Amino acid sequence: MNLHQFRFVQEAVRRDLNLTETAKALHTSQPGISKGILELEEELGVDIFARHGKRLRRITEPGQLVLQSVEIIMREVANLRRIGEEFSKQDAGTLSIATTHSQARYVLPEPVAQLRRRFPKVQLVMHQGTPGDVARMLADDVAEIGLATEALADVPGLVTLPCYEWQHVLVVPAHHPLASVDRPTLEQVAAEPLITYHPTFSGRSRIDAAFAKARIKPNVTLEAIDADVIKTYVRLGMGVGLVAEMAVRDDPPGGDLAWRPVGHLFGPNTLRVAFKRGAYLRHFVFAFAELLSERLTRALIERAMAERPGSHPTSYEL
Amino acid sequence: MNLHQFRFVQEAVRRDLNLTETAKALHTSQPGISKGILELEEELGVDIFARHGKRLRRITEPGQLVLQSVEIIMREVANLRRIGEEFSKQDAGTLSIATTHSQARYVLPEPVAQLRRRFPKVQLVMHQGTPGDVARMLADDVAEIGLATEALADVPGLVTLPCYEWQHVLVVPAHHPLASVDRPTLEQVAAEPLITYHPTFSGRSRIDAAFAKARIKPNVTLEAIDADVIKTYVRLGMGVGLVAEMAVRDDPPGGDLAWRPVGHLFGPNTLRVAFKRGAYLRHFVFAFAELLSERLTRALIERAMAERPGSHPTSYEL
DNA sequence: TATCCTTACGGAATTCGTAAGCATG
DNA sequence: CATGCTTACGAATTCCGTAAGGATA
Repeated sequence: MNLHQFRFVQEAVRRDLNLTETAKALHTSQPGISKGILELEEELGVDIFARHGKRLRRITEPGQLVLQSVEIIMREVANLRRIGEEFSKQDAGTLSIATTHSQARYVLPEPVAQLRRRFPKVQLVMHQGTPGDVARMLADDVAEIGLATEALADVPGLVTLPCYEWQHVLVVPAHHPLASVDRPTLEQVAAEPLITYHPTFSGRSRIDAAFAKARIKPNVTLEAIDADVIKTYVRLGMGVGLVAEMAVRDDPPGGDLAWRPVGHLFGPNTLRVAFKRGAYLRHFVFAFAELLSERLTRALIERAMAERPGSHPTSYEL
Repeated sequence: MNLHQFRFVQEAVRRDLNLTETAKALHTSQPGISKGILELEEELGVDIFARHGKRLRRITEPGQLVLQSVEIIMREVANLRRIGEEFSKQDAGTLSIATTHSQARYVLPEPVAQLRRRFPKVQLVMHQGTPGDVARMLADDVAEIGLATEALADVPGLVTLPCYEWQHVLVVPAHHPLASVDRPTLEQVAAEPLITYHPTFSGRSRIDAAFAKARIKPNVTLEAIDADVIKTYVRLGMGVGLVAEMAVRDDPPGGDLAWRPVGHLFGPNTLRVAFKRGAYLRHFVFAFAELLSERLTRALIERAMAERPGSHPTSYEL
């Protein structure tokens, strides 16, 4: 039994039981992977994978249990490295952030700049993706802290905390009739060609839900993954845009675009920060979280991380 | 980083930072231990142990954190082995029980016999010791299930459940005046030379507490760790005995000893069963627990094991 | 036939023991 | 000076790569 074998099993599962892929991912030879897994199975006296001839088909029942233990072990190995970093290199290390475009573009610049000022020796790495990608990057130890509006709250193995609430805004060309309507209605919005986020992003599900509930079928002309693209096409007159308020917060008024908050139509959205359960968080990770939102404190995060997996969030949700 | 190094660190801590002892315990050379720990410290970039010259003095602050992760890793490695046993050898394996003399002598024979009948291929190992020893054996993975009346409830890292309640009985020679007293008083008991358990055992603390509360100083002539010894000296007329009720339950009445329940003097005691938190329990471990007490079920134990460390026990206490 | 896992094999690196060195109490 | 950790070194083992073999879809 050794850590290499554990890593092989873990990565093989992540690569859909394809050992060739696993070998590439781990920068080693494929026979080595095969041998390692075989040896572990031999030592435990149990098949971790069910094989069809020479091909790996699925994870066996004991394999599931083995995998659980392996995941815990690899998590703690990652923690050991972080502990080493935390204490050896004072205020230095690498912080990997997983996030969506919206946050990376409109929310993170400020806290990131502050963190760089306070911890100049911390190397920041940003990973961009869908909210689902964010969750996966945390689970796979690719990122240490994740930020997204959706899909994080209910992922097992993650600890999430609310960061702040935001609402959608309707973006129209400056001289569009809707620019002068204070509280646009769903019907008014639906009458226009719509440009908004791709379904996997930034509260798009809220938009769909609101229209569905009112039994209105909006005419979505274009789906983008970021607000810059949406605004560009609104400028071109292709329709009206629905974006997160962060995307227009810093735009000067009186430009070629106007916007109206439409939280009353699509409800509030919550940006959440997420960590992998059981992760050892270095002090600059806490510091970064505190920079993200007034609502986040080290004590609060530590309490949330200690919470029992099954139990439901309590006070810190308020 | 490898599992050997983790084992070295763990064992070194258990052996009070004496690497020579550690090497003996792990059946390897002392320089090997030294090298392994040094390499791990080198790789993590952190001192786990603070040294005075060449002698290990204490655990450093990062060392504490490292130790926590190491303990989790070693626990999961133990679990992996158990998972292997569970699925490879059907209904076979080794079950280590840590317990006190009282339970081993009077309580376990019946459930052990039943377990042997149901799982003939399970090898049973019994480890006897004080309640404190029982707790330690669980923590050190020497035993998988522990039984004791005291000292288990508040040990961090252990999950305990109540098994059943018992009371003390007063044991006297058959023709002793107290043999015919229905509810002896503390004063009556204290008037005789007392023979009872050693302070670390079987509810002795309850006895001391009751006398202390009544401001009576009993005359304890002899302290034994088991009821057989106590009964032997009562027969010799050296005094009256206080033992757990289990110790006389199977004695035929009309012999040379008589006894009276004295729960009204010393209160009820609770026998508890304990497991190491996070341990993987094989099915015959659950089966054994269920044989121990009607109150224990697999579902109940699983719920208790999943409970958050900090939170206090709930329904299954009742 | 293309993909993919297992077995075979040999050079290189690692491991682990003994022996020696050196610091503490 | 007795105990106890670290360093040195060499034999044995393990590791890990390439090449070949065999099974599936």
